[in-house]
Amino acid sequence: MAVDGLGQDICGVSRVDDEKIALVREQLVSDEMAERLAETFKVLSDPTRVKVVAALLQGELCVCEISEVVGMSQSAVSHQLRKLKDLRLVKRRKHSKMVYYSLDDDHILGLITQGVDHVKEEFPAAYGAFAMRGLEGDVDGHK
Amino acid sequence: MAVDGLGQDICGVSRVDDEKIALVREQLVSDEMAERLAETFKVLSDPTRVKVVAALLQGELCVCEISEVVGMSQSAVSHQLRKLKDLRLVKRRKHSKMVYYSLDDDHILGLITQGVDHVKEEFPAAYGAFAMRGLEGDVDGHK
DNA sequence: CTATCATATGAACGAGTGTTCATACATGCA
DNA sequence: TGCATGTATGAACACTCGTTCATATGATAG
Repeated sequence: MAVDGLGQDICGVSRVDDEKIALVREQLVSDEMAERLAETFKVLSDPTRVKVVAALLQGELCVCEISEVVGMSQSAVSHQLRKLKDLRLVKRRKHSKMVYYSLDDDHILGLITQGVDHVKEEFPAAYGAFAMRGLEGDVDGHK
Repeated sequence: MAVDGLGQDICGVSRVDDEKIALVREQLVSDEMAERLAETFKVLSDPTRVKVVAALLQGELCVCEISEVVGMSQSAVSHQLRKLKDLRLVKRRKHSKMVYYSLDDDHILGLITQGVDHVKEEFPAAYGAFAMRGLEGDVDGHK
């Protein structure tokens, strides 16, 4: 709606602003990409799902193993796994009665690693068991 | 609650499972870290905030510029900036009446980049303007 | 076929989220 | 001092989310 309304006086700084605003907007993520990015981050915005993903970082697990590891009901885990699968964070493999889940691609590790690095910068105390897994700084490159 | 209940027969595979479960849980992120990670991702789980962050990727902007760029009310933008600031994704600098926001650390770029790479893998069409900013693959290291 | 086990799914409830609207705060200018 | 402007914030509303509970599906064993 305001996409074409670049002519208003805003911010006192105006005059020059119109051009700046237009330029920034030009280089901005598309609406679609912003939506997809938000969806991707949203699926990692729940402590339970973070734990599930973190558990799968150590390798393939079946549903009941996951529910044991993260301490949640099988139903809850199944619901969450569905969301993780819909966003392609995890993939499934069936073998007899069991369904084994694993991470879908290696960007997931990158996402978690970046997140961990960020968290560590504000809460150095919150390292947790992640320190043992060599997960720190191996993506960011400035170790 | 189920943290100590490692003795049950689960998954048919049991027997050996107890040990596996215990091992995975040992290496798992702490509850606190999972919470912090989820908080961090949650702040990026909204298209509006993604756009704000993406805009700030191009440099410092004041509130009214941001609200112009992303096409939202000043109030809404202010509310969202507060959340971004609480989670240390952005920082503020006051100059006269204006408040200028910018990204707080460079992990933010890393997070967005990883997210973009992941999205591109499932939706190659959703590139958007990001392709122009040299944002692809420069953190992941496997270009 | 029937019973059992692993997993999936739908309904429903409480908790949380993002926006708008109104208003407060703060700075600069007359 | 008073007004205009940029920013922040509280209340309220519609909407979404994660869990639980009950039940369904699908596969294996007897």
